[in-house]
Amino acid sequence: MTADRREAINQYIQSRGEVRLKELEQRYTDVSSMTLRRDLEFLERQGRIVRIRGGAKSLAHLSMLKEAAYTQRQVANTDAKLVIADKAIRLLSPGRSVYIDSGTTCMCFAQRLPDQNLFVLTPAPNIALELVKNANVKINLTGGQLNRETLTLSGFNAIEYVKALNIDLAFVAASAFSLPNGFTCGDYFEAELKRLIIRKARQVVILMDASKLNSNMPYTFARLQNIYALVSDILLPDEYQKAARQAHVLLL
Amino acid sequence: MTADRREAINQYIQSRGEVRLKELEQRYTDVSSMTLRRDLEFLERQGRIVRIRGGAKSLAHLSMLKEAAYTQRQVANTDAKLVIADKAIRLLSPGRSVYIDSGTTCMCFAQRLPDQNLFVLTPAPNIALELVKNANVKINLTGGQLNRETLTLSGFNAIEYVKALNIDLAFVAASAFSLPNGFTCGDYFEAELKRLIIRKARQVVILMDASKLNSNMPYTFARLQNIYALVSDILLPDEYQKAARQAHVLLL
DNA sequence: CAAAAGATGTTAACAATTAACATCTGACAT
DNA sequence: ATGTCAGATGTTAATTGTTAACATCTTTTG
Repeated sequence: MTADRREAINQYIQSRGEVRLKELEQRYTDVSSMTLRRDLEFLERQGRIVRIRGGAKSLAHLSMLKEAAYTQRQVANTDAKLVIADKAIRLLSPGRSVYIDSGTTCMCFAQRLPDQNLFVLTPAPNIALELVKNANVKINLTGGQLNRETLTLSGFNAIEYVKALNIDLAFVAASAFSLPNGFTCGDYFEAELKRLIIRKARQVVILMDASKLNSNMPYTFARLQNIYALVSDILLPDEYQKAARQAHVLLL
Repeated sequence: MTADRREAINQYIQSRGEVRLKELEQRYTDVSSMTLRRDLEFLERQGRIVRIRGGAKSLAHLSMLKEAAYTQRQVANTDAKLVIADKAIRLLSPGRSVYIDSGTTCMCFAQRLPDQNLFVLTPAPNIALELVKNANVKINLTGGQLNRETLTLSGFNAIEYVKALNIDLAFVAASAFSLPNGFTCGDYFEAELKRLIIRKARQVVILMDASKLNSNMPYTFARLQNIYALVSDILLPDEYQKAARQAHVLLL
């Protein structure tokens, strides 16, 4: 069916960010390349992708790049972030009240979020906008002052809002982790918010790719014993596994 | 100078949304098309544009399209909104504390906002992200629940935040205006927020294109006598002008 | 001032896109 | 069942845009 194929192609582009016509030709040997071109043309008219020479790109992916350009940050380790996001998704269930932190890892997570009945609180306006496409998700932003580096809201208003809400499950990103200092980040106000979230949430899940291991940032916001699960892209080295076991932390 | 040309090309693309190589060739007759290609390549590497066959597109423009696609809304009356935005910009001065409402008119306004020392409060996450590029603007979001139709935050947290801040100048969008009912909008919570803003702000400026005249939405949030100025794309019909004069409203 | 790095121009080979037309397929009315 | 129609698909040639490689010019830097 035409519509199905187009949907599948769109999915593929959204998840990979980009596709070459060659790839599609290999994937869909039963239709001609002209048909695939027409599919891309169709999706472009829908405003879901942009065609580039030799293929097409996802708009969502492009806006992530745009943010990266603004914040002078590159989207590093995309594969790792996808792995983490997919593992973390499994911890969800419908009807929950969840907190989704800011950062590119959490953005990946948000993009993968199934469209089920959820209450979401986030301090990241870009993540909030990403979630608009999930019709069943109630989206709440903390409010506060926007840090243009991290695209994160923080400050007294954020704090007040979090205090007033109940969170089942908090997905929190960490900029760095080491055994002596625990989970750390680089902004005082963001650390303050994270600490509050971690105190208030029933279960805390840290999302962190392995490149953050054994490094430190100025502000500690959590230790192993404060969290429920730690989701990473690879199996952690032995010493970390041991520490996690001692602290009864689920490793994913 | 190379950098200047590239900057100019980028500006051009950002303002028009898209450019053909042909256009650039006509505009820059003193350099070869290969150089212009390389300029586009450069800008693409910076993540500011995407190259498409025969030219390039602005990322910012693409994300607007994306939003439009999500919200099923078309960006109508773009020209009118640009006229309004440019008129409204003149009311600004550095150091002010301003409120910028949600909606496409306000988005245009935000895109045109000069990069000067300003404190901005907005209930629109997309506008907040747009302002990230203005390094001198302090961006504050109200927080609250996100309405996925209007991309507007509202609710108790938004209200609390606004109560706590002082606003010099509020730029408020109106969905409809009629003499009997005044300025109206379609969402109860958004009307509530607008009313509060209008009470608290020192000066209130309504941004509204002429297509909204003589129509009504369920919730009235202001009357002519509550506002300082009304910015529209064209000269209003006589009866409105007369009413505005009586209420001492500046018409722009 | 010379060397190096960067920007620009020219060309030819290459690759992707378009347009036009032919063909197929499924839905629908008869 | 059959004819008809619209939309989807396939094929090809002509067009157009892109890349790569190299030569030349300009600017920066030691």
